[in-house]
Amino acid sequence: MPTPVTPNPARSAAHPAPTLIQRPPLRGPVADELRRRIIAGELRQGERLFEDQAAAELGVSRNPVREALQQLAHEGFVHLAPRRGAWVAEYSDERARHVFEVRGALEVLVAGLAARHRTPRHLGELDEVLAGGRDALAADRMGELPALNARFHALLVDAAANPLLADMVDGLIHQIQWLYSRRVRERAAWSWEEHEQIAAAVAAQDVPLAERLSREHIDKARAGYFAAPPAEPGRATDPVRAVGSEATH
Amino acid sequence: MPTPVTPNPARSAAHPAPTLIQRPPLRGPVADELRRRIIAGELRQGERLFEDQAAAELGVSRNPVREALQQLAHEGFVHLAPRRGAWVAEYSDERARHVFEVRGALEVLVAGLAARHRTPRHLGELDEVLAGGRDALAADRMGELPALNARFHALLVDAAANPLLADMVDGLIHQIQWLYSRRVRERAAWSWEEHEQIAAAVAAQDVPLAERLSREHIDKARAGYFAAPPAEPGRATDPVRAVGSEATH
DNA sequence: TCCACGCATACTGTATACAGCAGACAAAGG
DNA sequence: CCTTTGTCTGCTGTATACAGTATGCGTGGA
Repeated sequence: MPTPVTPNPARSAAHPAPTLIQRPPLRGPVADELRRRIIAGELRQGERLFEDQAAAELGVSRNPVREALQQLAHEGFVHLAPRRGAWVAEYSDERARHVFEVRGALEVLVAGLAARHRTPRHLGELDEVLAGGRDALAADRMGELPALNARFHALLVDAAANPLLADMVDGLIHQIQWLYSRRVRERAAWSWEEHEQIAAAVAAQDVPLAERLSREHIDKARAGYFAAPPAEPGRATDPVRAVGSEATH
Repeated sequence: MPTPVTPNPARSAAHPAPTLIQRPPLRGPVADELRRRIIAGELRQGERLFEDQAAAELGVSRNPVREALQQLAHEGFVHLAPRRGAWVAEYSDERARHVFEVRGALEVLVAGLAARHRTPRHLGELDEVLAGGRDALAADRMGELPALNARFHALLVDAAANPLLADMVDGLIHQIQWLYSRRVRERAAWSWEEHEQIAAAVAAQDVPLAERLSREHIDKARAGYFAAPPAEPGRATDPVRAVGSEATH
């Protein structure tokens, strides 16, 4: 059994598990691992998923796997057919369009709410991230941008102060990671200036401007996606960098 | 065991279940029933939910109940704490604000996409629904309006031609039903004219107008919600009419 | 009287067992 | 040769069994 999700005893003999450890239900780690494999291209679109096979492979029983599959189906990574089983979902340009449409609407909302509700703490952290991005750009350390990108957008979501919205955006981010993982990515550099402008609008609490800039930001990301050549089918363009990279533009 | 979800043999002896019956997984009916009880106020906010108790009551085992609870948690009806159990979620004005914020963004998107992608078939059905609404209003048969309301909004979602968006709106509708079920409802009549206007914009493929009208429509619904006096805590204002009524404004 | 600790209980999380549907293959009939 | 039907296998859906953790209460001490 390769890749056991959690060595089931979960705590080494030494300490009697100070209640703080709070081992999370296996469905979480299992879903994370399956999602990772799908995004990384280790599981290809259309590929059949068997409950007991995955269970054996991850060293758990079928129950957590079933629950994880249902979550992944809700997130759009997996297709479930009652009494027939589970498949890795098929991505397509049409599906990408749908994702970008919804994400556009939600990100505009995020920007507007962030402009309304941001606190000094958010502004401080935004400044930090933006400075980090400027430095990375100046020093040509492009490898740091994806993580900073993610932090920037996560900060806005946090500032928006709407947990329901946060959940939805979160679910979409995974899917966009998946989509981007099979396209060439090249927006990292010139999208940073857009972040600076959005942050300024948020700081100024200029709601319409923040919404407009966010809309344009997403529109450009979408355009970049559809302009990029598709990667090898079934394999991430670059298994190491691709996962969790440009997804958060 | 009151209210068995499905008498487990699922088919009476007579016919050998012509494959068309396609008995759906129990998690679906179970989730529907629990959701219904929550919306109807039979299960009160903050009330503890026990897996085996629900299982016994519905005549199924714990597994389908677990899966249903996870789905309901995702929909926002239930709060899950690992190893501690499930509670009926607590609604609050803050939560209502969050729901309306997200729904606003999504409905505006729906209206815009519907204006872009609507087909003659959609226009025909919209006309039907609108005519039905006019008739009901003229004849003072207000009881028919909620269903027509729901059909109207469902039609727009269908015309928007984005399954991902459809899923999200669907999830929100349940929650809004819940919210509305404990407020006095009185928007049925005068909101119908807004529907006519939105439909006209959709028919004319005037995207900005459809979006603007939709935004105003939702804003008024929200204002109406917060202006209305809260109902008895833990009980729907009117168990019969409340469920599935104004929710789709 | 109040607090701390330990025990008991009841519930969740996980594993396993069982039943039934669905697809595949093979054999028989047209 | 093609179609149809029967059987067989493998998987899902559901039920049940087991283990471990969280809470409540009781008891002991300060």
